Amino acid sequence: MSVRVRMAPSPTGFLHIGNVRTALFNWLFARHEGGEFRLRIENTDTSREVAEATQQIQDSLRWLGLDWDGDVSFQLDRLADCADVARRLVEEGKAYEDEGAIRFRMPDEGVTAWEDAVRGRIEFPNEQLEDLVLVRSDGRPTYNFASPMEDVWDAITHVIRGEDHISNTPKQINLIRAVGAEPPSYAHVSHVLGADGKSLSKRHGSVTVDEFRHAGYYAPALMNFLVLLGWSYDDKTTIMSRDELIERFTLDRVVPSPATFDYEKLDWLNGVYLRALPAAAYADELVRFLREEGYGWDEALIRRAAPIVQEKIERFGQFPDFAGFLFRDVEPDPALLDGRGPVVAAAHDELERVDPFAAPEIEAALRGLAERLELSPRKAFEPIRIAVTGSKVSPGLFESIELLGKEETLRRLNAAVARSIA
RNA sequence: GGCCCAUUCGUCUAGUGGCCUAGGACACCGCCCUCUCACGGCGGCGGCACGGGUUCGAAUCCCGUAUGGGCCUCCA
Repeated sequence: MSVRVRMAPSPTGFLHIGNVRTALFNWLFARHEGGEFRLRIENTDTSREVAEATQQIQDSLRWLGLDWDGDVSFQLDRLADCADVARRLVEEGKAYEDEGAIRFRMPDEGVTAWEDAVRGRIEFPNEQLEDLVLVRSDGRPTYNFASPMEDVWDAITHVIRGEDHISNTPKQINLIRAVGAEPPSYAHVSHVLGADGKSLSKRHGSVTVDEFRHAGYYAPALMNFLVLLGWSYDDKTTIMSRDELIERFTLDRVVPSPATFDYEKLDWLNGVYLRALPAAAYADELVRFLREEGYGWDEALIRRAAPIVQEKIERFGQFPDFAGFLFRDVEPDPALLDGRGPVVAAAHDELERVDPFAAPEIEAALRGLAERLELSPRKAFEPIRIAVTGSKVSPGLFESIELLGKEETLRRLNAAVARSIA
């Protein structure tokens, strides 16, 4: 039988990164097995639904590259079916009315157990199981009724979800058996913890996919990072493409213990991905990012700047700070220029004569200048860098000056000389 | 409180009884490269939560303790 899994988020907020990782595991499992990955919105509770969230969930999954099969389904659409099942269970004596609600009778003795794909055998004493409310007194089915029923109707073969659902599982298994169906396989993955060691959730440390997008992370890198939170291929492989992940992902290599989200490592991994991008693709991604973030900067210049920042920044979000001097004027800190007026002035005179105004020629001129002034390149270039880029940290000086152009470079040099005196 | 889950370097992990004087990666520290910042190269620091068993032998199996997390909603 072909595999079918689902991601079933509630539309009560934006998709946070822990849920996204669960979605990723589902998706990888489905693609690895050649099965289906479905998206289902668990909107039993209309009052809390945030319409925007439904859209947001889909946008986030798509951005990350997680495509689902078939149409998105909504739990609300199966209200009538749930009511039918509940009625039948009452008729069969398996459920009963309780102050207007309908409760499912749990067995009193023995244990309910299952072989969890990531945790091994888990069993609950049945005496611990409370009779499950299927239908509220207002007639709406509860999540713990609707969700397993939908898994049955959708012929879900593997339920891969967060460990917070472990204690719901025995109830759902009993329910599913009561309606004459066979429970799916279960895999309960651990939570993702924030830097404070607490589970990431909507209420706590919530980080949405959107935030990563706006911070300039590259989706394939984020995917690679996320899968490593609780899964590994072997003892030394870190970088894996989407296709490699699909080929290699198996549930038996998912670890049961919770993982802490580490931004340092994400940043490093993102940098690895960005550096590995072909120049043209890097420029495309950079332009797209800046446009999305509302920067109206000249595209041709962005593309020319791309190669000089590619090795230097690990997130596109760092570009405005790092290379913004190419697109807007700078205001160097006079304190950094103190006493360096003469060097900057000399650089101005030197660069005025450079032709063609290209990096190699600029470099030769500036190095010659440093030599004549008997300054180390490091010493000589610092004030020039500050004058031209407004910062002590920048892309390569010579390339930066070339991109800025002769006229603007000379103007900034002059302005800096004036500042250093003031 | 009850039930359930988890516990290897600061972090992510490899490890399924001998290959482990525990391997890799990020971070950190040092050196090299160098126009700054990065990149890259080399080296270093650092861990099996604790206590009992089982076994010729335990990070690996069992029990207990501790710690962390989850659930105990007519929330999802």
